Amino acid sequence: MKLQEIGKQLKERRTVLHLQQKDLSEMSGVSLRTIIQVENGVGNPALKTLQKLAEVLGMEILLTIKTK
Amino acid sequence: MKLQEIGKQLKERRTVLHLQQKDLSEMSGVSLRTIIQVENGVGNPALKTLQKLAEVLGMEILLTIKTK
DNA sequence: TATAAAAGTGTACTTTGGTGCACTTTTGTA
DNA sequence: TACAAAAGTGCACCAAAGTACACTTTTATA
Repeated sequence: MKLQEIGKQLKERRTVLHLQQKDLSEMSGVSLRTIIQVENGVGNPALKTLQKLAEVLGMEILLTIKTK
Repeated sequence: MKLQEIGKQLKERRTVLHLQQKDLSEMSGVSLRTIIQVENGVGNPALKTLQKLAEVLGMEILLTIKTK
């Protein structure tokens, strides 16, 4: 998955959980600024940043062998 | 997955493909130094760094909803 | 067990991710 | 359509990721 897709997934999951960016920021310890950037597919987030967000959202980062 | 697991997976996949760290470095454009760090679960790699390595190894980074 | 290849480390440097603050733009809805 | 909440941006700073180079340690195996 590209960053754009990852950002989209995070955003979708956040809204499904009825969380605002600010809520996610407080719960994850990641700044609002960074959350906006990641959700919009901008930049090059560190693994730990993605993991903090994923954790709060009940998601996880995986590394798998490409099948198709 | 934690960085340690990701590193372990990358290393295992690399060896299965009979690649040396140096080969992976040249093929991915990621420095040997960084590859060593990631494989050993040290640091906090940027998403793009992981994606470059995954790409060469026929792998991919995924963000999924945690099931268990 | 000698030794060459592979893997890993110390140092120092450049680039860039993460951040806060103040501000602007967009969104939803009364 | 007015207006408040939510989302997004410009700027500047600091910490840390990625890097090269020279070096050391580990590993395989002849």
